[in-house]
Order: sequence, then structure tokens, then C-alpha cells
Amino acid sequence: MNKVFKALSDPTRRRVLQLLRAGPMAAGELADHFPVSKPTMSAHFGVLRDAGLVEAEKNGRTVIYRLKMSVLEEALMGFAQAFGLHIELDEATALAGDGKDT
Amino acid sequence: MNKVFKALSDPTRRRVLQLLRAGPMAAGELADHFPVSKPTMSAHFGVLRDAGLVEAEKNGRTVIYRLKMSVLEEALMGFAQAFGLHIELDEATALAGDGKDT
DNA sequence: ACAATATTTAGATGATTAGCTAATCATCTA
DNA sequence: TAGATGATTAGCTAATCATCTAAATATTGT
Repeated sequence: MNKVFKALSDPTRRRVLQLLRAGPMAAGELADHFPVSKPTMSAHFGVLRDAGLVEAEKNGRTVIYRLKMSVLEEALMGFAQAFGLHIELDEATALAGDGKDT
Repeated sequence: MNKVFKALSDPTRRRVLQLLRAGPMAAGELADHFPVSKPTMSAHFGVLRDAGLVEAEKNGRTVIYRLKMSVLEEALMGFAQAFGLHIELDEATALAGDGKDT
């Protein structure tokens, strides 16, 4: 869980996760949303991968990143519960619900 | 909100917040729970203060730290909502509810 | 006033991090 | 087989971070 919080501590990475909420996206397309170099973004992807927050799937010469919502949810839940907060998935608002993230 | 996530990215600081959940505590007593020097802990307190997650009140020669639950809650809520997650305070489990945290 | 106690500040150090450019690897297509 | 494309790795720098010891500040009690 520490890796998840470390990963979430950078605003660029948090925004990557948000972009992935709408659905899987290629590394390059993802990188185009940020004002930093592609190698820098690749490093960010590595941190997110290492934390288990995203999954990479190679598709030809592109790499598709997909949000692993369940990992984010569980980390957040574990932490929130320790403070008497309760987290639940709001099905109405949930996008990217193709079930492939577990 | 970035400062909050930065503050939460360190396990020592997360545990400080958890300890404070049971109620306000002096800096020294708090520090006794960790295997690092007091100046190091003082720096951690500074980060938490800067993020607005705790409040310091000087009482004689001790400094009492208090968790500002509402700040933690709002940061977590703001983030969770962006992912279709819903956070709410679980009144049953809520400790430290002396209302002095806002 | 002095000594003890509680905490923070100052200053240094080693580790990690985010960023860059240049180079490499893998894949596709002409 | 070349060239082009998408992404990562290598190697570097500058900045931030967690930690330490020693010193300073503030407060209390004798």
C-alpha cells in the first residue's frame, strides 16, 4: 500500500489515472496530455505499474495502459477505514466499467 | 490538495495521523512511538501542519497536536469523487469526535 | 538565577526523484 | 531489408527528502 501512496503523491500520475478512467489508452496518447518528455512519462507509467495501479498490454508497437480500479479502490478503502471513513463505489458515476481491471 | 497527498506519501506520517485519531497528543509522546530522532519527527509534524492535516497548540512547554479530520476527509473525498468513489464518515466507527478539528 | 524538560532550528549527509537528451529495442510497412 | 514509428532504457543533473547531531529557544521548578 505504501507504493500506491507514493505513486499518488505526484500530480502528473494522479492525472494519468484520471485520464485512464475513461478507458484504456496508449502510452503516447497519454503522454500527449502532459508538457513533459515521453521518457519522463514512461518513468511515471513505471511507477504506476509498480504500484499495481495500471496494467500494460503490448499491442503491436503501442502499449495500452489500463486503470486497475480495484487496486486504487482497495488502497483507498484500507486507508479510509482506519479513520472511520467508509468508501464505496458509486455505480451511477462509474465509468470504464469493463470489468477487466481485476 | 497536492500537499495533502505529499504528506500522506510517507508511512511515518500516516501512522502519526492514525495515532492522533484517538485524540490530541504531545509531540514528544507522539515521537516515542517511532524509532527515529525527535528532530526528524518534528520535521514530519511540520509537513503535516503545512498540509493542514494537523493543528499545533502550545501548552506550557509541550506542544499538543490534534488531527484535523475534516481536512483529511475533504481531500480524500475530492480525490475519490473524481473516480466515481463515494466517501462518507462512518459515525459508528468515528473516534476522536470532539468537534474541535474544523 | 540555574538546571531540567520539551520542542524546534541549523546544518550536514546520503538516498530518492523528476526531469532532460541520446541511444536502443521492437514492430510495422513500403 | 530499410526506414519509420512507439516506447523504453541509459546516463546525467538539479532538486527534494528523511535522517542525523548539535545548538538554540521556551518553559517550568527549585
